[in-house]
Amino acid sequence: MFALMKKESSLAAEHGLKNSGLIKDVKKLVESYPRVPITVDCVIFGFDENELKVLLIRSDIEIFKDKWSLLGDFAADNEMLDDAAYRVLRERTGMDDVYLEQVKTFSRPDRHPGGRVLTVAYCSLLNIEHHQLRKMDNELHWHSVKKIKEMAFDHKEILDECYTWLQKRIQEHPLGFNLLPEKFSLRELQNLYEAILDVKMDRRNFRKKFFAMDFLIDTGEFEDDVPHRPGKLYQFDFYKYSHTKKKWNGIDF
Amino acid sequence: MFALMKKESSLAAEHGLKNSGLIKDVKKLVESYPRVPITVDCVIFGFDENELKVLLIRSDIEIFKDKWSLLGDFAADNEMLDDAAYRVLRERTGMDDVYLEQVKTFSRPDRHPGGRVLTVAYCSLLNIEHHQLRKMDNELHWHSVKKIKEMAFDHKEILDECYTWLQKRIQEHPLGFNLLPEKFSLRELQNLYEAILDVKMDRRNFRKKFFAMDFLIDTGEFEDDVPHRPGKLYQFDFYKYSHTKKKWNGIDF
DNA sequence: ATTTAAAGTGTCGATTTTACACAATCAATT
DNA sequence: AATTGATTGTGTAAAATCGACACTTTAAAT
Repeated sequence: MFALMKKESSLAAEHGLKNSGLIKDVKKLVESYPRVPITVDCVIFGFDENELKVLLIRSDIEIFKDKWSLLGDFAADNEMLDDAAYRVLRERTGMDDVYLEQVKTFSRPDRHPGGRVLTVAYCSLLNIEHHQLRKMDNELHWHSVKKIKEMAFDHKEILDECYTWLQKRIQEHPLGFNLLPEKFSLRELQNLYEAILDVKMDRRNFRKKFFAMDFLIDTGEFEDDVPHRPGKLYQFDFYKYSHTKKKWNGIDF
Repeated sequence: MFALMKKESSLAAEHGLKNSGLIKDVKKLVESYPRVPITVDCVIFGFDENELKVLLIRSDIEIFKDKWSLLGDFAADNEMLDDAAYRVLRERTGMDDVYLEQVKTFSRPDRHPGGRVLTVAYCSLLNIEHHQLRKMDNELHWHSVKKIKEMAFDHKEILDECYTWLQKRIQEHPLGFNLLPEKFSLRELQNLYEAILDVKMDRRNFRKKFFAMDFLIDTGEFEDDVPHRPGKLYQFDFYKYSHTKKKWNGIDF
């Protein structure tokens, strides 16, 4: 009916790894596997001037000259991929304790001109003002997500996937706060959601929704740099949120 | 403020790959990366006897003797991971055109006793009756997802993640149909959702919801093997669903 | 004092969700 | 042929949620 190709077993058999049907020498088994270079790539989102931004570096590869690239690195020996992604983040932004989540693994054999390289894409959200961009490193820039067109490697595809992922994710969990300063007005929060989702929302309904979620702490403080009536400043109650047992089934806009 | 470790660039520099700041020899660059064995593991779900099942194979590795394992294989040279996962599916079930989606990459350095092996987990949904389990292969079995406790490697963790993923996913998209026969009654459909989500639902409201979605084709046929009033049989309109432009924002149970 | 710009606030109608009960149908049994 | 058992199929009303909508308040700038 269909051909059976019991690759693993037959390969193991060829190498004489099996004995009475069971593989004993697992090291030898693993040595028989093909090996592939692995990198992580971080899609680092920030929010500034009412736009969603992504942190990119000018590619240092000649054929991608003048193209922009995500921040990545190869995974070191015995390094967890999450750790590798955190390392890249720390190295590039000086920030720790940043929201970071694995999104997807990209494996097109021709995605890297130097040969097959797998990459695991991570999405990161940070407050663009907290981070310490290395001033001397003028190869590192924040770009408007909407405007960026061409990128090195398959990084545009990765960015697109992560952006779509973020749009969906932000409607299920209150992640947006990671992009804002510790204290923020509801207008800033709404601008953030409107920018990411590319929609206009009703101010009153937006407020109702977030107050109903009950994760906003009224700081009693107000904006002080606006040329009009200042808005109240709130903090997000990360503690309460993370201890909320009930499953989060969607914020729904 | 923080130490800069420009790994990629400095490594490239060491190897003399850079010239006037730009890397020319990308092949050499990639050769300088550490390499890791990659596998794919398929979490193949089926639905039978009102239970969600997963297809497992008895581990052929001695230290995991008597443990069950997901179906996987290493990724061949220049093979896309999606293709590798499809290959595993085909080899093990004889099925093609099966729902398959990448879920997550697992990278704990000690997850494989033979040394570091990355694995990319895929979730697959299929009709347990369509597939051609190789009769001779009595190492392959369907297990109740709820009941399985111990597994080889970190496969229990992978299964758990994929099950959680499925619970969420099935509430956003009508994927459940992939687990059912081509023609099914609404009771079967409801049993499926109740089993996967582990909840009880109201029959009338459940029907309303699915009819409102408007993806059910009335076949005009009826169940014929039940000892009571037979229910109507429906088909899922995969075509209409896939051509539905509007974003699917959640089925909501 | 006036102007400007945004903050803050509540209601009502529409829609969606939930809870809930009884008649119809078929097979199996007597 | 009649009865029983099990499940299908169907509608409505109350409750909750969503979405549209406008005016007053506040502070800074002029």
